[in-house]
Amino acid sequence: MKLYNTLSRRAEEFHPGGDTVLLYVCGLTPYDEPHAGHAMSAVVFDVLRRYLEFRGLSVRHVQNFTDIDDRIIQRANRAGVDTGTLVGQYVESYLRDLRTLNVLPAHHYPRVTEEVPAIVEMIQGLLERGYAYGVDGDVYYRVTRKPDYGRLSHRALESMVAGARVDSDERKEHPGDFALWKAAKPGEPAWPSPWGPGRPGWHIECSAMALRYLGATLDIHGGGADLIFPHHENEIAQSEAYTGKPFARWWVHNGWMLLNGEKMSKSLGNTVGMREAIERYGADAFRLFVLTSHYRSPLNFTDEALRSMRRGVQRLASAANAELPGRGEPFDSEPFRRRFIEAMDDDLGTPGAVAVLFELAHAVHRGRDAGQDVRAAQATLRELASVLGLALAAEAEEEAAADAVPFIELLLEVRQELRALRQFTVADKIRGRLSELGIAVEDTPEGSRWRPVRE
RNA sequence: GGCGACGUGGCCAAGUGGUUAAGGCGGGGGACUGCAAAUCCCCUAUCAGCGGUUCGAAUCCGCUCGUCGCCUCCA
Repeated sequence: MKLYNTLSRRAEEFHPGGDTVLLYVCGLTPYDEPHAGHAMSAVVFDVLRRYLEFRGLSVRHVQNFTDIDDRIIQRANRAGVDTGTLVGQYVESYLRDLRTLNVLPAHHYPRVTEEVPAIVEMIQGLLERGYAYGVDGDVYYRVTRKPDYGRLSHRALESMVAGARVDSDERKEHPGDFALWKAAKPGEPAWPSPWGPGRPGWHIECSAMALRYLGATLDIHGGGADLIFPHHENEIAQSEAYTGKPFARWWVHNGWMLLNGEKMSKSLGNTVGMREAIERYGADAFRLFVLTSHYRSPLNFTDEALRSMRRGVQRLASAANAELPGRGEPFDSEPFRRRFIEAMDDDLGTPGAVAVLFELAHAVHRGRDAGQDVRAAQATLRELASVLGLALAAEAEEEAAADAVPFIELLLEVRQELRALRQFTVADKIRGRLSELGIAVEDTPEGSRWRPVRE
């Protein structure tokens, strides 16, 4: 398959370096509830992983949590709890939401605070090799030491300095130098180190954890497009300075999520909670929303868009789950599978793949009407949908409050008798009232069916 | 100021040199139905504007207008 590489700014034919695809994805800093943008990123890399596995590759997936930083300390102080408590709460919330979203769990979720010795060791090595220097208990990376600094974000060191809007710390040799280790201020959580008590800087953790859990050279390093600079640029610098080997063969970045046309981010205060988004529209609808546009494009979160996805999911689910008799000529769904693969092979072309799913759903309905045996096509539809992580569950029993199911069925039974007696006014009233309560009733030749409808 | 992305039907969104310009949602008409719903059939775009390259451009180049992002914490 072809996969776009931020390093070369081109889609390149992807082959892992070894038997297993080594995938490292930058996770989040759990200082607040995760939002829909985090969910988007999770879905994108989940689909990448699922597709690689579908194509017969095994994948080792690591995603970190940056569980110590200024914002975490700030929030914890404000809330009057220790940082571990605060972090634990948001990590748990995020992992729970990932499960709801049907995101496959990573093989490891390392956390900075549990990797401090490995980080210290790495910083030590960088100091020894002359890539870092200490000042008053801080340690900085020396960006001028390696000539290729800036090759991921495609910018020259000089231009960064020229455009810098931040007051440069006078103690740094170069304004672009960044902290590997930060000396502890009074009252801050701190770990011992050869340079005194402190904590790791923002970028070093990923380098250390990637090295420890996946090795010196990753196949794919992923994250949001905003991480390209400075985070990923700095990771490359540190890692390659330390190991002398290429850090990642592919750099894959997902586009931003916008809310009503503006970047969704906590600092702008325009976020939609991950949980809220999933609960309001459903996991499948959210995933479909993400996958209907290309992963590198910005994605605009609007109520209208999400609602339309919810309808689309119903369409796919109805085709995938309809109980059909196995009679007639078998319908050949292989061309759909080929087109699905063709789309996905082209830099994870999920929009095209989704289109194939809808066409296959359509073909299932058509084939049924034409008296064909479409059960194999339904199986293909479910299989390909699952590559995109779409559950297409027969939601009826699952989602409605379990307690209500017997009553719904009782009402439908009564209604059926009324219809047999041609008491349509009352029968329609039952259907109408159930609809208002979020239960859609469909009469078919085989009897009445119902399903919950989100509002 | 530097770097980058984008502008396709009512909405969302593919396509990046030659196909009838995917697909979804919505809308209109029809079939089915007691009526609906679901489903099926039909209809619903010339690609921001201008100029250029080419036998041929939504697709390449230039300019204009507009939107967004990165350069600072951020998936």
